[in-house]
Amino acid sequence: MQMSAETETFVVHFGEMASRWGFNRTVGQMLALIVLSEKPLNADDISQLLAVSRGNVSMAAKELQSWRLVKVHREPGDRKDYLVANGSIWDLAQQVMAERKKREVDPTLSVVRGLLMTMDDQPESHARQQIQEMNDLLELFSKWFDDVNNMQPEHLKALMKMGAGVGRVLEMTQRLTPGSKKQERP
Amino acid sequence: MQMSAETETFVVHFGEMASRWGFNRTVGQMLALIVLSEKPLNADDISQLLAVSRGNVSMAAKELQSWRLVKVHREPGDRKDYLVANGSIWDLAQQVMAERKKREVDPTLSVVRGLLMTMDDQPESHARQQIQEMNDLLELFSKWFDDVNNMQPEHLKALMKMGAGVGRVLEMTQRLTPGSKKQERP
DNA sequence: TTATACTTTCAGAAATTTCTGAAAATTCAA
DNA sequence: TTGAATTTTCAGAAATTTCTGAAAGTATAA
Repeated sequence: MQMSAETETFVVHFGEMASRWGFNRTVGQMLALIVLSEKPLNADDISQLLAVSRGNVSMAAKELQSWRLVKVHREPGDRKDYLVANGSIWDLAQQVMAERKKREVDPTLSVVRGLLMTMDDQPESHARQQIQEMNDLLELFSKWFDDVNNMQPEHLKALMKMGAGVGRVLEMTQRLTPGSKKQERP
Repeated sequence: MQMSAETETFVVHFGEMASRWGFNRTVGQMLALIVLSEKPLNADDISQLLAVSRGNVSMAAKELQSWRLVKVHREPGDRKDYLVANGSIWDLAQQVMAERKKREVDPTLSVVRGLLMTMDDQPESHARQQIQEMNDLLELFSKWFDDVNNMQPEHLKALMKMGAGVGRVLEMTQRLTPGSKKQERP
C-alpha cells in the first residue's frame, strides 16, 4: 500500500504541526491519513504507511479516540479494528477546539477562581486586580465558546460570515461617540 | 525578594500550562510573574524569584518580546533592563491568540492552498474534497479571527456577550424550517 | 474449549526540548 | 578610550516526551 504524493505532503505537515496542536507526531499523521483515506484503515495499514511501530499506532489510536476524532469500524468475519474519521472536517475541527479548550482554558479558570476566593482581603492589590481581570476574561470566553462551538457546522459558518460585520457595526457606533476614538486608546 | 503565596500558585500554574499554550515553563512563569508584579522586574530579580539561571531568563525575555507580551523599561542611571507587561490582560490575551493563530493555523492554510492547486485534476477524489473542505474552513476562520481579534477589548467584550444570543437566533430560525431539526443530523 | 489473530501495555531506547553556566559580546558612564 | 555592569550566546547536561518491540492480554472462529 502507498500514499499519493499529495497525501504524503499533508500527512507530513500534520506531523510537524501536531505538537503545536496538543498531540504528538504520530497522532497528527494518523489523523491526517484517516481523514484523507476513503476506505477505513487498520492498524497494520497505518503502521506500514507511516513507518511506525505497531505499539505506537495502538497508543495513537487510543489518543484519537479520547479526542473523539475517530471511531472504530468492524466488519463481520474480520477481527481487525478499522479506523474512520468521526464526522466531517467541521465536526472534527469543533471537536479539537472543544478538547483544547478543556485542556488549555478550564484548568486555569479553576485556579483563578480559587485564588480570588482566598484574596478577599487585599481587594485593592495589583495582583488581585489582574487576577480578577483574568477571571472575567476567562469566564466570558468560556461561556461564549461553549455556546458557539456547540452550534451545528452550518449555523457556525453563517455566524462566522456575519461575525466581522457585527463587529464593524459596534466599532461604528462607538466611533460616533466623542472621547472614544481608536486613536485615543492609550 | 519573595513572592506571596498567591503569586506563587499562579506562577507555578502558568509554568505547568505553558507547554500547552506554546511556550516553555520558564516563559510561562515569567509572564505570570510580570503580570502580577506591580513594579518592573529586572533579570536578576526574576532569576532569583523563579530559581532559574540568568541565561534562561535572557532567552525567555527574548521569547516574551517576540510574542509582544512584555516591553523593556529602562531608568536613567541604571543599566538594567526592566520588564513590564505590554498592556492589560485583554491586550495580552489578544496578543497570545494572534501569535498562536499565526503559528498554528496560517502554515496549514498555506500548505492546504498549495495542495489544492496541484490537485486540479482528480476534482472528485475524496482526498481532494476533504482538503477543499479544510481550505474553506481555515479561510473562513482566518478572516473571521483576524477581524474579531483586532477589535478593541471593550468592543470584543460586547460582541462576546452577544455571541451566544446571535447563535440562538440562527438555531431558532433553522428549527422552524422542516427537515433540518438537530435530532435529524446524521 | 482451544488456537490464533489481533490489541494493549510498558520498560527501556531514542529523540527532542529545556536549562545551565561560563565565555563572548555589548553598552554606557566616566 | 577604558572597564565595569549587564546581556546574549551556545555547547553540553538534564529533563521530558515519544517511540519501539517483545511480552501479556483479549476476543473470536472453529
